[in-house]
Amino acid sequence: MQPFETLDPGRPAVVAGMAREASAGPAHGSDAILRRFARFVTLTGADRRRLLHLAGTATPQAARRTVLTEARPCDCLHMLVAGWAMETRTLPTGERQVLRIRLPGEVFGAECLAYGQALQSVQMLTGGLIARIPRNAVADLRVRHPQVVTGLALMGLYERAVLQEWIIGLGRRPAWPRIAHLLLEIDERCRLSGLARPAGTPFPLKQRDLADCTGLTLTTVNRVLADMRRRRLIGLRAQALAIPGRDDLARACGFQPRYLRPDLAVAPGPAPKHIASVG
Amino acid sequence: MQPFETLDPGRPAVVAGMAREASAGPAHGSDAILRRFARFVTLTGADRRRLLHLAGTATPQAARRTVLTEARPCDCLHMLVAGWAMETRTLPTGERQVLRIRLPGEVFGAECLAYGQALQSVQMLTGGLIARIPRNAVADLRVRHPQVVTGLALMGLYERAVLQEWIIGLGRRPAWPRIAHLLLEIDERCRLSGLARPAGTPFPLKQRDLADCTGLTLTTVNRVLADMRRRRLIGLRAQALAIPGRDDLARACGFQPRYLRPDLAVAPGPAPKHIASVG
DNA sequence: CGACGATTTGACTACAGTCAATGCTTGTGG
DNA sequence: CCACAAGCATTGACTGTAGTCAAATCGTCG
Repeated sequence: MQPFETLDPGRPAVVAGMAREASAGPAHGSDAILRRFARFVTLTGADRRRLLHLAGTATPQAARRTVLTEARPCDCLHMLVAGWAMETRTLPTGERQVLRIRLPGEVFGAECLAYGQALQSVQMLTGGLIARIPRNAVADLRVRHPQVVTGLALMGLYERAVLQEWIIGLGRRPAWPRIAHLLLEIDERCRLSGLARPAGTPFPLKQRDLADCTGLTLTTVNRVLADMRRRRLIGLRAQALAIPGRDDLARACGFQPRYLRPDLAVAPGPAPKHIASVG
Repeated sequence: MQPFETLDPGRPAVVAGMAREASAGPAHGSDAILRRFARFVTLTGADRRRLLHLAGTATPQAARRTVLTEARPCDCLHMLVAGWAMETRTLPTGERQVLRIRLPGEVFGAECLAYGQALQSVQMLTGGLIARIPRNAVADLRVRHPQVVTGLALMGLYERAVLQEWIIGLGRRPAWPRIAHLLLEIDERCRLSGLARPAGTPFPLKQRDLADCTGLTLTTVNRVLADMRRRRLIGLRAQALAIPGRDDLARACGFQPRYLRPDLAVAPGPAPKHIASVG
């Protein structure tokens, strides 16, 4: 099987902590930011230039580095210009819960502006680049680049929808479909972000990370993944995920990518039959 | 023990589907809306008048009525002018997951504006009043009442923080502390909203609802509540909740109301000791 | 009183957790 | 180039928390 060099899961910029191609081709670097905003709003040239300038201030981050620590004072918005990250909370018992996975081009830490501190930690999953946007620069965006702020608001709604889907999974889905749903969600997000490659999508999460996403134990995650592989539903190796049995998998866990597609046209018609139609 | 008439959990306006005092005293009706916004932003007189006008268009809703159905096309923002509600999702298996509890004065359904449809159902927990704000009225707010829109954005961050806390609970807290945390959260939100009374806070949720909030079964919820009562940590009767053992309960489940207080000053200093301080 | 919804309780089951050992990769330094 | 260590993945045996199934009781409201 291919060594998946082309599937390099977002370590475009950093090797051993050093930036290599931070401003290389158009498919790398700050480009991810613009492509992400473009999915939510239409930006002016000035908006784009401003975002690119902000992204240009990004600094390299090594894989697994903690870039933001919960409960620490913080007054900035953050842009993940390149690389993957995850937001986590650690309980007094030492247990960890992952709250979301961050893909290249995403903005995070908005809650710092409201709370004056980070509510959760952010850890890099791969090497990457992060730009900090101080409060006054955000205020400036509000005045001079309202479309950017509108984009941020819509991204917030989008993220809330994803959080809700995680709640459904944690609350009501057994281990197998819970993991299946997460894999499909990450895969779909990669596709929508243009990160997917013919052989599969990048997948820098360890089994330990999957366990902390799903509230399961490492042992259970390992057994479920082994089962999915045995059934030839997924292929997971060398930091890359392939889902040959996508339809079967989606059916088995009730995955409906609607919530990942705010741009999708509304399908008119009545609610699904299993829902009591009182309204 | 008192019959808790004064604890009436938010059915201020509706009895048997009929509005009684929709525009009664200042402590009722649309007032809740203004008080909630005031916690996030400073409104001008014009802002307040506009909100009151919108709230004035509210229609009465009976307890347990479904006021918004998931997957149905929808183009409005909604204001819960009076009464309690909950947002839920129903799985194909018929299982239900509650996503959040809505208190009087809250705004819901913002995702409809981005997705063109409701992502989850909303059901009344008590009788109440609901106002619909059509898309063009929201656009008008953006232009003429930017502070109102800022308030909505901050409320969105707040709600995301609450969602995250639910994820922690569902993912990593055993049944007992999970329920304890939820009770404390609802209680604290009531206090911050001025709904609490000396004898306790209103609590219109059934054990079935608690089970669907926490991803547990009705049986488990019942046993945990019985245990908490036996230990004299809580008193739960006649639609009202009292928590005499608040401190013990909070310690037992690691409840920290920080996330419910965006207005709170940041406590300077290092992160809690159980968190690896890498950043 | 009778009916319905809500709560309570008991007996049994099972899914996922815990504990522990082993195997496999990857990266580092001799 | 190989030895070694560290992190990650895999597997087995056993345990326990919460789920399932079922029935009884309580309480409120016609």
